[in-house]
Amino acid sequence: MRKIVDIQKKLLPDLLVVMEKRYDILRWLYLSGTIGRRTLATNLNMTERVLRSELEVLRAQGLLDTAAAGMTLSESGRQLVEEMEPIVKEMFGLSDLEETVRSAFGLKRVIIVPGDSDTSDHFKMELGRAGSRVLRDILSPGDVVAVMGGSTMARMAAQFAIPSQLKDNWFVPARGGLGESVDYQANTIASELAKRTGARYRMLHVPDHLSEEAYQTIMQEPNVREVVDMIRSARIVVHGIGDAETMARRRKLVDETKAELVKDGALAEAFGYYFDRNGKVVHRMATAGLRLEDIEAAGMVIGIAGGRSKGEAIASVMRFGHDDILVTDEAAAIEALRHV
Amino acid sequence: MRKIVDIQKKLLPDLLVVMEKRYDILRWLYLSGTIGRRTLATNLNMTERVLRSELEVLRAQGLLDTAAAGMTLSESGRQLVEEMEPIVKEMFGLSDLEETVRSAFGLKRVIIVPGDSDTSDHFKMELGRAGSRVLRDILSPGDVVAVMGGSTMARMAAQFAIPSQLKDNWFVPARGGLGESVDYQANTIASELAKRTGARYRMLHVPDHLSEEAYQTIMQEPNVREVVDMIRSARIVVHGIGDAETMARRRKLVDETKAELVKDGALAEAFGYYFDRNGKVVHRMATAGLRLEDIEAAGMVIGIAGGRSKGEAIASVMRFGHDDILVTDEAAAIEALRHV
DNA sequence: ATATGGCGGGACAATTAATGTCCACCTATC
DNA sequence: GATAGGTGGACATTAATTGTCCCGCCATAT
Repeated sequence: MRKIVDIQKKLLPDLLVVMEKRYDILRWLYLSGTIGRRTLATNLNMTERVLRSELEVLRAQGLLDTAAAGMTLSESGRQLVEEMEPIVKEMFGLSDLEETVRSAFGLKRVIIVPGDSDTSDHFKMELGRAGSRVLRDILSPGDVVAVMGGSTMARMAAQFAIPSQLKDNWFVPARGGLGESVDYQANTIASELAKRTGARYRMLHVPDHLSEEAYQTIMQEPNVREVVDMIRSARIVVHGIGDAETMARRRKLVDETKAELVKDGALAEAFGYYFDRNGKVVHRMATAGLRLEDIEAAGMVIGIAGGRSKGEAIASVMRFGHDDILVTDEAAAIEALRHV
Repeated sequence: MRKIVDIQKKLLPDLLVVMEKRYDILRWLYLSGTIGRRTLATNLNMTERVLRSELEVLRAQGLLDTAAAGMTLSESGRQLVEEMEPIVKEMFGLSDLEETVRSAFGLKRVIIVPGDSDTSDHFKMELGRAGSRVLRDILSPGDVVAVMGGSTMARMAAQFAIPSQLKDNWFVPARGGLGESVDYQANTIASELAKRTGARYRMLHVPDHLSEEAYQTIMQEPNVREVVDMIRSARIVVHGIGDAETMARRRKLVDETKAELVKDGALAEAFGYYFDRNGKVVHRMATAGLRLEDIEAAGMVIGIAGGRSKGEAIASVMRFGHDDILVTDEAAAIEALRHV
């Protein structure tokens, strides 16, 4: 059954909202017994006319009976509601979890995909797809998007698909180069996104970690300066979330710094910063890329991460409090809630 | 899985066509490899713009990739098509059978519901619902509808549901009263339909079987005459189909007539007439209701009958050749095809 | 090397559908 | 018999869909 639901989600994403709308109507009728059109419209937060069109469909299907005193579910309508319960749960079941997570961390929006990214690549792909959909939906003409690196971000970029070309958007890497695989570089991801959408991109050919001296020198370069200015003015920031230890290893931090991080209780990494369990930044450094103040100033910060093992790190970064949207999976969401 | 499909058919009847459309597109792409928009539009019999809107959705879902040489299914699109095969079969699987029956009997349209009416009342209900839907769809303002009696017709009437009131339609009984339960009288059914739709109706208070003498007398009555004229001018005729023996018993025909029917090879009954295996009328009589010539002249004749046991009778009446639409069930359809 | 046919994507007027809003009239209930 | 709340009809306004053309691009055949 799950399969058919998944297929429909892919094939008819625009129609799922209709389904939900109709189900809501039936469900309300199921609970209210007889009720009038206007009352129903108020309760369901619809305008009268829209509700009416839906009611006409439902009536034509013989799911509801109309009398002068109001409308009632017909026998087959009642039956349908009862049979639908588990299916709706399957289809929209994560919405409850989404709402719980959203309010727990005070976010604007939470998207949860089914599964656990730790267990299968399939779920990682789905996470990427979900992330790309979110980004697509909030993208407005003229937006500059700063993207971080990482495998999740790379998958997001690979799954990005839009109905029509973007013309006046920019994708920029949020930070400089890291000693990692080229596929996971922020630079690579920015260019991939731009290529897939017809948007433009800039690259930041600068190492992420700089001495203060080198930083000052390189910022003198006009073309670096220009890109950095654009990065810092990004309206949208998209980033992954890692656990501190893994990231420290990947970044090839010296043992000394690692020990310091452990001492400070660093748990999570995001935007190149390390966070402790309370979402406090425990390690920061000079960077040519996005600084914390730019993140705070950005209009829309989107975090993407999944897998049970990342739950705690996600909770930590969310407590930092500057994310607007979180895209995660079921397992990570549940785990994150344990660390609120 | 069948359940979820059934539910969707009830809840989202208008959206199934969209689903089919999108599946067709994907399937064609699947088979063609790379293909252009215009070529695709021609093949699928869609206009370019409509196809394009759908393609945009599919592309946004990451189901297809676009290049300068044309469009191709993406990996996940390919996967989707393969996974959908059985589901589509489930959803639209009877369409093939419908087409086979349609062309076998030279009908305008055939609707087949799943199941076998002989085995469960549930399927009889579904048959009625399907019939009522067909009638609703072909009903135009001003139409006069002549309905026959019978249990199938009664169920059809009971399931009739429309989005908005009919104002200038008439429902009339196709024939006079039979010695049967009042619920199954044509009169009852016509009035039920009218009540459910806000349309008007007339009754024919005349026994179905009349001596020539009585016939002449009663037709002198102006109000009978008026109703009969309306009946005979009906644009739409809806009728059930029975097997000859059962109907002869119900009609309380004298043994002599029964024997004659057997001798003539009467197999099926419809519109009050008896048909042999070749669809030839083997028994006719004076009636105040619809005569054969009226049926031949009617714009739209709809037959509704289901159940394996009725298969042969259905085939016989269809060979008579004046039906336009047949509404039946899976079992009856298969059986009917064996007697083409 | 070059011509050409078919490609996707952009644009836009015309048409069709959806929507908000009012009102007439009906029916239970107090 | 008044009243509140119901349905169904009507319609101007707004939004979406649709048919149609055209442009520049690329792959292929010449």
